[in-house]
Amino acid sequence: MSGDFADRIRSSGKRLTAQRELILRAVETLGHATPDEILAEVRTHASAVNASTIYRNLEVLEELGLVRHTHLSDRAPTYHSVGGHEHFHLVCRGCHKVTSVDPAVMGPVVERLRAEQGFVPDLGHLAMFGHCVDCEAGQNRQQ
Amino acid sequence: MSGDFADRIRSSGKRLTAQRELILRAVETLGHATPDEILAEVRTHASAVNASTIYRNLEVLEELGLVRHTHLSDRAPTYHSVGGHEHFHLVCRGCHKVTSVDPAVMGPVVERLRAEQGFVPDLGHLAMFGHCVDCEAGQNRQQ
DNA sequence: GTTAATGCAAATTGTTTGCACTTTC
DNA sequence: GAAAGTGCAAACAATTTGCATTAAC
Repeated sequence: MSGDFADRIRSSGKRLTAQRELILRAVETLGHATPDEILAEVRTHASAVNASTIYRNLEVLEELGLVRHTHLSDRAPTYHSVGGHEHFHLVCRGCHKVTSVDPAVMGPVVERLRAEQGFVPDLGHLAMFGHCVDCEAGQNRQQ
Repeated sequence: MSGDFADRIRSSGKRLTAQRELILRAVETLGHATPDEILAEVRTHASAVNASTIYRNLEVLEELGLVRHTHLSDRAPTYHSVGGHEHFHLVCRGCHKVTSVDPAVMGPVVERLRAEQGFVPDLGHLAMFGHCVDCEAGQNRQQ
């Protein structure tokens, strides 16, 4: 089960530590979480883990392709595990609901950007802000 | 010339101050600029302007629809004036080049998101990260 | 003259860094 | 036991806040 993970880590010359494993598990458990939330979750399993360890490990885990981050608010970034399927995000400014969308939806745009701008987007990092139907109507409007 | 601006401000119950005008001008001059860069630019015209005044006014100017902000890096946001044409941004992770793109390119996607997700994106806030042709090749790869 | 806006200093939030100590390999 | 990783405290960057003073209307 965590064999893949262990191999993935070691084959990169990095080491397998308890904290590293806990942090990856926390990201998997939480879905989309900020470093702060990840710290809190990790601390429910092991007490003394430091914030800087969270930051350093999120960077490592992202380098290894095990987690990704995106910006779902103007505040801290959120990390999620790379559980096979890539996705991008819709964020409603009214109710703050976050929806994951299949990147295939962006197919035609990706083609045009490549052709016209010579640009290949990283959809896994993408967050589109806007309003969902409920909030579009007006009741929940915030920003 | 700044009559529009003056009316726009006053009709909202806000007041027209020298700082407010300087900040809007700075945003117009700079294109895409962080609060810090805006502060520096303002200070070339008037010495004592405070950082908190920059933040407070950017918020006001954005409420009034005179400027917009987007996130072109993992650091500070950048503000640009709403000079008629809405656009979204492509940011190359290799060379950090920023390209403005006509929102019409996203037409088909906007349609699908509305139909399938009931979601209306705010394209003016959108920044897509990825790699431009030159950096895609490999030489400039960073992240 | 009332109320909004500014300046200033201090507080907050999120993140990074240097360094001694600990752990993994 | 060498090198990577951790904890801790301090530094840092970006932003926000409280409050007295100033300026716009």
